[in-house]
Amino acid sequence: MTVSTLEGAPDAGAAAAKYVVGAEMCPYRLVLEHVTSRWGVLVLIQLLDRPHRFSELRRAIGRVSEKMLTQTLQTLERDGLVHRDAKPVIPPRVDYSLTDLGHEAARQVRDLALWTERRMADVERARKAYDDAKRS
Amino acid sequence: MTVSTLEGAPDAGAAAAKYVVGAEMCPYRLVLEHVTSRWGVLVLIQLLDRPHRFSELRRAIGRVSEKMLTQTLQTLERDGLVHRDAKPVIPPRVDYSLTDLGHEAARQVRDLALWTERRMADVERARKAYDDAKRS
DNA sequence: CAGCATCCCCGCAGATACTG
DNA sequence: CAGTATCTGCGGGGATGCTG
Repeated sequence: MTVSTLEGAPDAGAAAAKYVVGAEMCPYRLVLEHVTSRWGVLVLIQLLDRPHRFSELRRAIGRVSEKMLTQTLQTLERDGLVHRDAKPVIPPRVDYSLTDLGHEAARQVRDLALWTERRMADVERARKAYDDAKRS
Repeated sequence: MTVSTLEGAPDAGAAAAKYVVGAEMCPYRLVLEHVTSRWGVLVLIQLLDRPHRFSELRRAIGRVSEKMLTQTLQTLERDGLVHRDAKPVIPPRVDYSLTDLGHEAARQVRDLALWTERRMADVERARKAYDDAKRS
């Protein structure tokens, strides 16, 4: 994994290094923060299941405030990850779904979430070892 | 992607839904937050390249304070993702590297970062469309 | 029902100073 | 060099109230 090759090359390390170097708000980082944000993760994973109405999302996720859910959805919509379909009926009905782009992101985020779940036992073992070592 | 199947089944949706439902601090979420945290992401990606000393990491990442870097490294070490090798010399020398577990996490995080980079053009197009639609 | 506006608090992150 | 300890601010995020 060298740093010399340019982006477009099969070596992923180059782009990753470039990504790190430009840490002072390269746009990538911003999108990544949206995608990996506290509520962004949960929204994406939930929408991977099926489209949801606003209140459905709220219930499904659980402890999210209206404000943060709205904010998260707007950010993800603006980034082109989530599609908002507001139907002109009374009472209002708004459906949220993943765009193709959002679907790609959501799958990766879900995979990461599933990974943490699979590896949780290892993590807890490591924590115990760490804490025991400290206590001594 | 149903919610009925149990974990262990090939269907990933079940575990993902379970993950979302238990949003009030299931341990997975906590690990995921460590891994996807502002500096956690950058540390993992950087260490994927090669082991780094503390000050090397600091320079490589750029605008990170000592405090946050220390904090991030301690959290990742406690979770068993990063290995800390403190050599008993003067002046002190501490090398940080990825554990096997950390390597798995780092690769996924890097892939996500690379994805955001590849898809950046789409995101910016979406943003422009969104902003234009709003302005009207 | 979906979402905006406002107020407010506490906790994370930065800055600074000091130590082994 | 690789950290700790302490102070401070400011903004993320919750709670509440109101609108189309």
